[in-house]
Amino acid sequence: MKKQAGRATLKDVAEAAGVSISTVSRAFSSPERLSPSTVQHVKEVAARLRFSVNPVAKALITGTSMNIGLVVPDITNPYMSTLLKAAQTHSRGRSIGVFAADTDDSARIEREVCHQLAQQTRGIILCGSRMSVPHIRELSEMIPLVLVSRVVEGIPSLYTGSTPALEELVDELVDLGHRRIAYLSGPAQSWANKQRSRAVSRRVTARGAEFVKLPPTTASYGDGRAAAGNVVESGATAVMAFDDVLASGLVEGLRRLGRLVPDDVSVTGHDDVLAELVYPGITTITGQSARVGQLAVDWLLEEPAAEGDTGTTRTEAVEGRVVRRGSVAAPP
Amino acid sequence: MKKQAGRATLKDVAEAAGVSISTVSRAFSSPERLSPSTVQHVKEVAARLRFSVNPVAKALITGTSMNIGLVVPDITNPYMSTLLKAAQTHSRGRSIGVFAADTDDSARIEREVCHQLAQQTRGIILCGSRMSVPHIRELSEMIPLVLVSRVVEGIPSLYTGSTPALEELVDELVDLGHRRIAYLSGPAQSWANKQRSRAVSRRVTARGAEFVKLPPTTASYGDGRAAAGNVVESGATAVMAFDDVLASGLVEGLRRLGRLVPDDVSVTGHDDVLAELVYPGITTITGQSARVGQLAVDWLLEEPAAEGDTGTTRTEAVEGRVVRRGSVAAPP
DNA sequence: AAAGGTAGTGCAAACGTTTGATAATGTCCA
DNA sequence: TGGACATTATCAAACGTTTGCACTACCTTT
Repeated sequence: MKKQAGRATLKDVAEAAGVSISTVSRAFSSPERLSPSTVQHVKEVAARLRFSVNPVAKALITGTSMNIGLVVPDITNPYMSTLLKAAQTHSRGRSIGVFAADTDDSARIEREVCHQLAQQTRGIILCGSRMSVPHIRELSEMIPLVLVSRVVEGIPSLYTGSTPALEELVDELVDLGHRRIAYLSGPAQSWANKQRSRAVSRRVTARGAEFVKLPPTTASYGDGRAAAGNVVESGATAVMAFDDVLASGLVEGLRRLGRLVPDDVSVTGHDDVLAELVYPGITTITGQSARVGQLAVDWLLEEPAAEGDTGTTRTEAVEGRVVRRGSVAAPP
Repeated sequence: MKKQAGRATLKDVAEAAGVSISTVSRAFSSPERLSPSTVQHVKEVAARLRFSVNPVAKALITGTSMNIGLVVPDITNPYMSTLLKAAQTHSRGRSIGVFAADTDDSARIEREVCHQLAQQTRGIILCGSRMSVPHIRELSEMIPLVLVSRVVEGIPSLYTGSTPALEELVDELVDLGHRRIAYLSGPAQSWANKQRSRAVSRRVTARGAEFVKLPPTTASYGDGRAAAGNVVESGATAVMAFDDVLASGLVEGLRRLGRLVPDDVSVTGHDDVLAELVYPGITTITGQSARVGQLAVDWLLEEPAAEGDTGTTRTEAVEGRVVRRGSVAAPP
């Protein structure tokens, strides 16, 4: 916002059109209360003056802005950038602006950023939050929230449900003959990571195979590559990674150690981003980031309607499907 | 912004502290004009009431907000998401918020979005703008602008200068024996695309080799893969792609046609994103997106200082360097 | 022809700040 | 003791909207 010499205000338009300020305001906000001729006249003058209502003044008086916040641990992750794109595009259609914030995987930054956003947005979409439950609760007292990839009782939550798909994958591996299956963990504080780890662990042991949990990472390509050593050492013949970024890195890391995927070790990912780009293509689970992003926006904007606190809060899993590519085979 | 029952205002703090509204305001904005004891007292009360200044009221009165806009053609492109991350992180350090907008490669959407942002931000970083020069000029009358990956006379512009690096690459290819070199175009309206195309074309012909220009694409992975047919048909033994995303797709497309990189055809990219992730690693040019993002924020926030219109507008190229990986070899 | 509606418009307060002008305290010196 | 001068705090206007209420015409009813 420049101290712009000439940006037309309601007052300018009112004077030019020979009507009162309120009339101009109404011509835009509730034209049905004005005579059609007045509306037309005012709008013409307004167009001539290139007038458009000042969103910050409007926000101040109405107490609600046309912006939402989207906070993510790492915008560089294709899952997140796809989600952002969908959320933003969807919001634009409803003339809503999107504040994007990257927390760099830090709960502290996340908290700061959310408080800052709370004062100038109508709601926040919190993706893969690393914050403690009390902190999330506290925040939700101040501002409508929609959680993505995390579930907190009493707060609308949205995530990709992948337990069935993960089990399907485990079964496939076991059936192929794998007796020792590893899970390559993502960020330690990630709710989704815990879910996936648990789903895999259970199914693997249920099927009578051996489960190995590989230590937490930051879900970056580099960490995936670096994990190759651990994988080899673990003796696992198949590794299911937290996500595709990690899986891609792992494939490259294994290659450098002279291990080929899928001949020497099978690898699976999650989210279906990147999985197609690398070679061999990685068998993965669709993350539906675009759909999730769009849904999150809808929920956030509808939420006030559910003000009645019917006691039922929405929690929904967008189910992921297995996508088979070339990274899975029988053990050597 | 909820119609929150209790969000403390200056007035509340003033009453609780037994001072006037202005005093509370000054305790935060210009504490040196108050006695130290008053400041301390006010701040204590404010903290107790969880007060923090309402940014929208502040923006209204001061006529300048603490937010900037960042608009990009496609946030999904790793170059852009890295840039966004850097810009956002850097802004946070200066307590500035970032509006992110994805224009989906459309000049029309870009224009709409910019006008909307102009009213609630202090400036806009316009990346890879597809808008016409007059439209950009018009916009820059309304709001401070910093252009990225595009140069318009009179407006601060920032881009990765890659002509020398591209020439280096061309030389390398020619020296390896390539006699027919193709350039795989990016988006038709992209300024950067024109620059790169021209640089390559000139150098290739200057070195006595044949130049082939492959038709525009959207710089997506799919388009890169689809371009493989054209490449084979063109008879080129080396192709320099607009960016890494395109290059990665091309490598995969060629593989599907039974052509191997680099044995059958050499491929280069641009930006050094993704280039490391695929196999074989792609020889590319660093895009320095993080540095560019950070610099853009600095320029935008400093710009008012240059209000004096000294006639010199800043235009700077962050020079890209060649990064050699495995995608280049002698022709078959 | 008086009473009652209704449609169209204007007035003025309010939103939560900032900030220039102004008043209320002292303190110091003659 | 009385002024001059800092120092510190308050007043009130302003930013650009929205919106409840009041007002003016004019049109129906009876």
